[in-house]
Amino acid sequence: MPTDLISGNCCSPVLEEPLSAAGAGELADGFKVLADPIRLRLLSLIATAPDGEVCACELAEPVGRSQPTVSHHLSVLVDAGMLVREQRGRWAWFRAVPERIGVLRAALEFADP
Amino acid sequence: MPTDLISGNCCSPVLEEPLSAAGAGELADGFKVLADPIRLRLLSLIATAPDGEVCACELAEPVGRSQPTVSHHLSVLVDAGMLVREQRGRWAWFRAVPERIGVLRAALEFADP
DNA sequence: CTGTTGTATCGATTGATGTCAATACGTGAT
DNA sequence: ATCACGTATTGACATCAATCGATACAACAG
Repeated sequence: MPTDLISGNCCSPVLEEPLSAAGAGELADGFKVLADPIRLRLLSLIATAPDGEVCACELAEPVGRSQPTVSHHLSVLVDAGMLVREQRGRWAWFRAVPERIGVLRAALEFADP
Repeated sequence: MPTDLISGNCCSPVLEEPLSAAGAGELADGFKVLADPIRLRLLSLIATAPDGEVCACELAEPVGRSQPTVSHHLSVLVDAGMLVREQRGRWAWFRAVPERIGVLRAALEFADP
């Protein structure tokens, strides 16, 4: 079920007005996905890939985790809308979804950079 | 102990180059702090306050948590450098630190908004 | 000093989460 | 059909985090 957060019309920047309980919950769910070093590295590996996509078979080794663990993290990222999975034959390919991560980044607008 | 992340020279944007294990760990720690709805609401309440600061005594009621729980979350935010605490008499006042949150926002640069 | 009040800490409990070995599932090759 | 291989799922375990009641601490008032 697509949430307001995924659709992008859920939350104004955290610091424009006090967050509602619901908005805070959805934002927190989003940040929770980014709150794991392995997931951040997977996201980074995929987003920086030359072709913008990476086969799952190339991801376990660089992050130093077992295949089931990597598969689990990839599923979390896909469920959160931050990756899309495409099955090709017996290989699974993943691409990043910048718009989705952008929602979280936008929620932090008020900080300098 | 100030980390590279707090000092601001730890991590390039997540998607400029693959994250190192250390960089991913520090970034994840930062997002972990934001991955709780109560903390997001506290941050929001403080950052949107007219004077830019709020007394702890005004924070428990709006978020619907006990005083010890709110105190705990405020400590987490302070330890992460996202809030500063100032003791005035018996009251504790808090201000947001946008530069600190900006580091996390910058790590997500590559997304649209 | 004594009592009151705002805040922090302690201890315990409960629920969530990361991890891997084992196993099941799907696809392609022989 | 059979086998090999990439991936997903299951089950179990260990660790962590949020929460609250009770309590300790600190600052002011009397």
